[in-house]
Amino acid sequence: MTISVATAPRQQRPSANGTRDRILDAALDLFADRSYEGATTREIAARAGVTQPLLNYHFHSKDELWTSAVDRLFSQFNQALGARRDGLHGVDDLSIAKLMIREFIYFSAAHPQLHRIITQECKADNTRMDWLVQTHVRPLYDTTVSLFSQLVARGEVPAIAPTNLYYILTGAGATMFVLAPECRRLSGIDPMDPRAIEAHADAVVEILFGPSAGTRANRTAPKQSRGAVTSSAKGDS
Amino acid sequence: MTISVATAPRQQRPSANGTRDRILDAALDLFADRSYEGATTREIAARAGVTQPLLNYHFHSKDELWTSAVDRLFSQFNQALGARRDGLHGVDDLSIAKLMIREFIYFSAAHPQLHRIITQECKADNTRMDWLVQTHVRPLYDTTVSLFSQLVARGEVPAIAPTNLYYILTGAGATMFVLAPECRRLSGIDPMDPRAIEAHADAVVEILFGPSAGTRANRTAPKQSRGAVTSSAKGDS
DNA sequence: TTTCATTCTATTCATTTGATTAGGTATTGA
DNA sequence: TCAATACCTAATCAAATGAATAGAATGAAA
Repeated sequence: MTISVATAPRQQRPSANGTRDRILDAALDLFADRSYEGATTREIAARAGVTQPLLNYHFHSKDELWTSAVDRLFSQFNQALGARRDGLHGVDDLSIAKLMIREFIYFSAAHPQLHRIITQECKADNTRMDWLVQTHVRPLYDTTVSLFSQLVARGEVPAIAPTNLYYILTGAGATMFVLAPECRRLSGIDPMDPRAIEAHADAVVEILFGPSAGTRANRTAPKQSRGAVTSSAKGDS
Repeated sequence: MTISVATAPRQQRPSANGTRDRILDAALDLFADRSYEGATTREIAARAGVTQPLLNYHFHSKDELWTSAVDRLFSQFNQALGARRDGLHGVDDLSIAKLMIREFIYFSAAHPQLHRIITQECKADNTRMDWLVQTHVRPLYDTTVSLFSQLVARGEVPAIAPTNLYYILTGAGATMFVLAPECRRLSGIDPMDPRAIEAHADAVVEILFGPSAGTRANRTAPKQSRGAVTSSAKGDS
């Protein structure tokens, strides 16, 4: 009824979107590499190609910048898992579990920052960790535990407590990518190579579900979710 | 200077040894928790109960303090592995592998700093990581790969490439303890509880070597290597 | 005792850090 | 056109950080 006196907030400039995302990209990389305290706002700004005060313009503080970057990362992760799950109808739980594990491994390879950031914030008396666990990790854990509990109950997976299974799965799946620089030096293998990712997914699934479980029959093409997920990068005519 | 009579260098004061080790303890904890850049020398000093300039007296720089703390940690780790291995004569390789894995898990539970520090330093263009890999991780990796290659060749372990096996093993074994604060909140389980440690060792061994491989038959009493192992990494004479 | 190296603290310094301020530019809507 | 607003930079601040300096306390050796 009331006439639109409340003029809609002025549109964001097109350039701003790109900048915001570049800042979030740089922030996520540096937070994951150097930890929250170790990553300086100046270095983040430099990597994003902007000046340091701009970070405090788009985000009120370093803390909010961290939160925004982590939010976006988990959003991408849940989107990847959800997209995979949506493509499955009438598939048995065992196959679903295998495919979800593979999707987790693909994402961990493309975005090792996820596991790195969890690890770095995982220390006593850390408010960022409280937020991280409650907001993002908890639902993931609950879903995983619920799925595996059913499989264990049916004997399709070794009878191991769900929590142990959760950390065995996440640790086995993500560690090689989290420690990619080390892996390259130790073995000469580049874990980020698509074939190496596929081989690792095979290995983890085979170890968890027994031999011949990790063969190509259960594979799915890694979704190549590497690059910018954001709808930015619209062609600037 | 003249012949200097080679008077044996004056003995260290008794109190100094204790102080040095307290500093190393505090440094290791804080480096593992907050990363190299995030851990401040003042906070380390405070936790050790000394003033900050004392760190630069015992160690020339923050970097040398980090190196000394990591050196001592790996020395303790190798000592634990070696002590376990020395107690085994005429034992088959498969059993040795299981016991070494258990020892790794026990140590990871008592000293999650080891995996945490490796993870934190694992980033491109990092001289600390170069030193860490070459000095401490490389021999560990080579030994592990060599042992597992034999087991795989004999079909006693799933046919998985050694590098993948290495990261599956370390990730599955250490992650729950590295993420202990998270685990406590998610599951209510305290991973540092001795029974929880034992259960996790059982789980990892069972997953790697098949069912009934992780039963009590293959267990060894966790060496309770919690406290100060230090015959402290020999002060440079 | 005296000597003297070892151990430790108080003070200080030059940088770096996150954040703020003031100002400048450009796009939008009327 | 012309204000209003979104976007971005230069300059700066107070607090912190690693390191250096000077010097006190301690105890072993002469």
